[in-house]
Amino acid sequence: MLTTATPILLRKNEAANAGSLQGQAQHRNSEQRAQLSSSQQIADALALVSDCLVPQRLMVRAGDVICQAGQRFDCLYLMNSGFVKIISLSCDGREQVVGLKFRGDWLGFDGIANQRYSCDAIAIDTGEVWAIRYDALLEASLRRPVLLNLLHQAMSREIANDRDSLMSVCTLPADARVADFLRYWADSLAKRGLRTDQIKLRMTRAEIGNYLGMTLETVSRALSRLAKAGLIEFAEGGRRDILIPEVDALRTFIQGGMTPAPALLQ
Amino acid sequence: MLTTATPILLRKNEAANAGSLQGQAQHRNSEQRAQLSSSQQIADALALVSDCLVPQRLMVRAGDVICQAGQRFDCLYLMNSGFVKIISLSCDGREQVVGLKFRGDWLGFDGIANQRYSCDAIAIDTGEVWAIRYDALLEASLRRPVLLNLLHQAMSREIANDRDSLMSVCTLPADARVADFLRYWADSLAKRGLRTDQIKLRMTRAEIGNYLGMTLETVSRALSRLAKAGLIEFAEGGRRDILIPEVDALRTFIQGGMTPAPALLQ
DNA sequence: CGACCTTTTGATAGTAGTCAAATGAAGTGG
DNA sequence: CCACTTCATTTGACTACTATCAAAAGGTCG
Repeated sequence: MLTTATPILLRKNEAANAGSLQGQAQHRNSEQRAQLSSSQQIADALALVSDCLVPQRLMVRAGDVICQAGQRFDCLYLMNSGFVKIISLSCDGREQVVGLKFRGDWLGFDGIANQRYSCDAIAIDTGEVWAIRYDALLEASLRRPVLLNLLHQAMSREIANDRDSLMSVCTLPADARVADFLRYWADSLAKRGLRTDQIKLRMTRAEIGNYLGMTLETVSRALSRLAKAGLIEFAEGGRRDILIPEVDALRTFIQGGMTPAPALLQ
Repeated sequence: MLTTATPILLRKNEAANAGSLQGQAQHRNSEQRAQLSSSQQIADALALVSDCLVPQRLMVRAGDVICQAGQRFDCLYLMNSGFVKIISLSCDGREQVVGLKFRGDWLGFDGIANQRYSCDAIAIDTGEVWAIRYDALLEASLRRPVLLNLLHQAMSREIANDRDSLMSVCTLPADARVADFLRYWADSLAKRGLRTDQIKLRMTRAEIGNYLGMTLETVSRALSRLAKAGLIEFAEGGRRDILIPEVDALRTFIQGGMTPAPALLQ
């Protein structure tokens, strides 16, 4: 399967059409099937870890601190259910939501390098998180290479994800950034086989704004504008539940930055 | 060394003083010694990889493409020297510098998850990069756990680094963001035992601005203001070389956001 | 030298931040 | 059960930071 081609360096201006499109297009064929399979992959990964490692199962409620910056690194955590926010604290006191985690995601990779966690991981909903001793995981990985693969893929995904966040913050105006946040949340649910037409935000406007690099007022206004444009609707219950009639409309809005698909009223 | 404490979950509002300070303070003791040791660690890591794996050594010049988004993932790359920028391309064409890499850093982690790289890595100066087949690395890691550790630490550092970038972009105003960029560059050089009083920017204002989420004009103005405040100086040669009289002054500026230490002229 | 790119700086516009007030939601205790 | 406190959210008015547009100066390389 792996070609044995030696790495070939592309000199400046030779990079023209070397396959950069193949990788991007693979997702869009059968959305349903892709979701099912990624949901299944997550389930398989959890089952594998559960079998090989007997992780300690922790029930968490909103607000619980799963691991804390500065704390000694012993365990990685694998989410079986629930939602978690990752918070980074700079030495001069700035606080920043730097990530959101869902079922199948791992927590605590940042602790490997310095033997201390560098972020807080805080549950924003009830759920179950599995604690896995890193040394035990390493040991098991030597016997079961598939485990090691799992671990590396999770770390790789996290790196790619963080870059997407940075791109979003750096390139999109406020409204599109909020739209992209909702899209990301909906996609994350979809990958895990959950409903995406209605999503319950587990974060305050202030937390969302912090994550997206804007103020809570700007988040509120952006949501109001998205609602006025028909891209989202607020559930009758409260403004914390958001309906997304069609995620693709959000996507085109993020890309275009323009008014919704057909220039609606106003 | 490792305590065998089972993970203890902190319930909401119980997290008060659970060691979150210990981790932050460890860096500041003897700066010289820390730099030497981290420089030595990098050298050791390179030597270890070189011994275990016989990597293919690639000479690169500014502009060379080391790996490209969409390309099949075979190799990780370890930088022996030079400087590299990482560029992410969104499906709708936005282009974003999402990282900078120095000696001892690895490239290509983002490719593990999907078997394709998701970013371009482009040299911005001459240097030497080692290509290491991922399958060979995995195999060697099973025999030499210290190699596996090296790999995991590198990935962990990258994750922590990306979060710092996000925090900087989200929480700092433009001038401080540029200052933080210079500080980061200087720190990166210092960790590798290189001179930090004068640094040669290998990126245009446009690239820096893209990386920091601002326009090239804003970068230029920020640099001018930093120079006027005495926090940096331009080398007589050209405005591409920047002198940093004292990095700590930059640090306090980033934290305070205020005018330089003593309220100077103007 | 001349074409081209990068950088600087100014003038102006626009987006997002700040301040403030009002409404809404949720929980506490009388 | 309702009054009362508290926190989250919305919206408006105004400010300020950064983007945009434009022109000129500085560098680089054939």
